[in-house]
Amino acid sequence: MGSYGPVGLTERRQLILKLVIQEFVETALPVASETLVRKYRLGVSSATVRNEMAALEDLGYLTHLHTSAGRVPTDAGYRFFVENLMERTSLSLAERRMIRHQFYQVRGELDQWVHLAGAVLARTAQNASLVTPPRAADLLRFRHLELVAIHESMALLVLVFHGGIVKQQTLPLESARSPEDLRRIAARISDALADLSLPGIEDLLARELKQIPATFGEFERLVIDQVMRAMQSFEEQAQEQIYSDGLLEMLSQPEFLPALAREDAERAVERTRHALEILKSGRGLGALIPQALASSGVQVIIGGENSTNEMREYSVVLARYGVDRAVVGVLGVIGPTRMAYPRSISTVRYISSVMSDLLAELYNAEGRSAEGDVEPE
Amino acid sequence: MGSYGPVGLTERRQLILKLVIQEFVETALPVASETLVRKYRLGVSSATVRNEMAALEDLGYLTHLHTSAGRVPTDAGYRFFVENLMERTSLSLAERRMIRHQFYQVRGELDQWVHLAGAVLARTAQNASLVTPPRAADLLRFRHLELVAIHESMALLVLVFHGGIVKQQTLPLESARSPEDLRRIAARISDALADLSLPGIEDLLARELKQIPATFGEFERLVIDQVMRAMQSFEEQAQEQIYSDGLLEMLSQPEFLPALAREDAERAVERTRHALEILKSGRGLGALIPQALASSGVQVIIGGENSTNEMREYSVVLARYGVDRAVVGVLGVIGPTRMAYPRSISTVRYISSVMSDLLAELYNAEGRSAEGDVEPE
DNA sequence: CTTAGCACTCACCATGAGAGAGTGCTAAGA
DNA sequence: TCTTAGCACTCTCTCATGGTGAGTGCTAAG
Repeated sequence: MGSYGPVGLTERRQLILKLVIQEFVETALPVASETLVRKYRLGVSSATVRNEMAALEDLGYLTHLHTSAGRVPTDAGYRFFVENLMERTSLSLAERRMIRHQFYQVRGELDQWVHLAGAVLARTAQNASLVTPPRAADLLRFRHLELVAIHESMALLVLVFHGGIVKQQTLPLESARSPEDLRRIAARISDALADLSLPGIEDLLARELKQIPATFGEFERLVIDQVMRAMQSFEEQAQEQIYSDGLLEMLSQPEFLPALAREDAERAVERTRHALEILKSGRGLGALIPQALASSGVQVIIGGENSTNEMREYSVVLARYGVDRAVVGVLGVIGPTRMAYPRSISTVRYISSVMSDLLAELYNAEGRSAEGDVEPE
Repeated sequence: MGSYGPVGLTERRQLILKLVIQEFVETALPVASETLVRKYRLGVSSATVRNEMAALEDLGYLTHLHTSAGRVPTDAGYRFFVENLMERTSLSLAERRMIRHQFYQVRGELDQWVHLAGAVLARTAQNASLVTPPRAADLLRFRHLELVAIHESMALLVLVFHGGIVKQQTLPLESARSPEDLRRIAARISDALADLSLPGIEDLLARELKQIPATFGEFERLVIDQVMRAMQSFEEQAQEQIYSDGLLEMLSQPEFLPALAREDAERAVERTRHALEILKSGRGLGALIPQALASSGVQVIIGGENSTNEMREYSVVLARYGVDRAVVGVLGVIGPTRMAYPRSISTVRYISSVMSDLLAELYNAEGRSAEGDVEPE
């Protein structure tokens, strides 16, 4: 017998598995033994390759749809590929430059970052992307508020939290107040609540209730109420908020184009609807976020490894981004299991590092992102 | 000859055209003469109906795809229907209540309105929706700014314009500044620029240049620069920014489901891609916005009436919303020409009135929306 | 262990027949 | 002059059929 690889697969079988996957990822067509021999000059006959393929099938790494069709990787096959066979690549310098440049152009507008990340991920990986806005790593902590008059009976409440998170809300004024008045109120509340988390504010209010000469007037209490409600809803929404883009890119994959895949066209339509529903509702995606937040590095979830059955045909490549112990978010790529994993992974890794840098800069000068492509400049 | 309708069509022909359209809108299937007679107890034979249909076809209101297929309305047919045949309906009280309630729940968060309007439009009209954020009716006019420290070397610049339009941006600080310092600077700039439009600010700066003892320091100039840039980009982006939702609802229409429409499934896929591209890129939609802004009331653009060929198969129902001479936006429904026009129109009309009321409230107490369903409460 | 050879399987495609839906026309009736 | 029964005609849709080609699985020889 020949030499065995790290997990009991001969070198040759590993090579063949790798080639099958590469070929299938590229063409989306089941790959035939003959094709491999011809295209990669394997130096053995197609019969030999067929035997090896049969063995790989017994091991669970390949299948075919019917007897006389070429081979297709299984989820386990992809998993083995990602773990052992894949070459770790990086985006080209030109691509990285371009991406950085795009982020540079919107450096002032924090809420644009999420959109941009989604768009760039999608275009670079040619699949759908998903990005959660940065949220406080542990509990959201209040920093500062400002009251800005919009007109006589309406003010804008701007809330700034640690980590550069900003929320704004309109606030009706039952009686007209001068700008100085608003400013003074804002300053007082800001001082009182500074650096507190939601439970901290609740404590404060509880104590305040016992004082006879109340620290806060009626209006102040109203504002604080709004602050608490905003923090509450932010904590609640944080998990569910998933921005997604690149639907069009994903739908350009042959899986969704009946002309290329020799399948029933109805399947393609159904799949399209299905993909849309997943991306819109976030069902099946939500569960991935906490998991990704908890672990560092790029995570790959392949097909049936997903917790929900809905995602059986999709793979997800995820990474956390942000500043440890401050603000963090998740971004990633989603697409059919037949995905260019090396490229998706390096894209996700790189964009995560860019976002992390940006946030670090915003949050404060210290603390660079945990991981990221080293970028010679 | 029988009595003639307003435009030279006998009553009966008008009735038949109306029924054909209603039937086709409901079933998405070409309608046969026999079907009409049976379903609507017309009291004449199918042959008579066939003759009338042939006449309507000569007049350009109907077609068929091939000799032995039922009739289908043309764009002109829909146009005549919308103009003369359709009964003007309103949303039910229950629906209106529900919609108002939903808006009430996000009353504080201005940026949610656009999203909510998109979602409600889509769900109510069962088609895709499009909404532009409110923009200043003429030139954007500055009202107020605020500088909020995020940390030592970073501030948040909050810009408030007339009409409750708010923009925010981060601003790096080259040297640390105290909150009081920032506040003073913000107040000075706010006073100086109050109520000015972009050209007004430019004038001001030009005058300022001639003064030897400069009014503004270096940092102030930087901030003003940011303000101008923000106003500039806002004016530029305003036309292009189209939020859209309800893709899924639209794709539930039989046009996109090969199983129901007895058509080649490939068509459905192509159409889906096409719809996606239109909604994502806004190509073909952008041209409609200025037009809708210029006119009042609900506008209906049917199929080939669209300026771009891309939109040949879609109809758009649009209305302006907002407070006249202050802030205005556009919202509407887009879907296949086979659309429930009465429902789409009343939905668009109603939501436009709700949004107008909300904006009026925000902008100032005076001035209700130009049009809107009268709502007994 | 490799490989040539070959039978076998299965999707794919074109063809054709049959059914059904619906129209257009004609001629008779009101 | 309008209506309508009757019927031929058209076109789509569906199903069955057979041929083709790609690709495998197996066997037996090297």
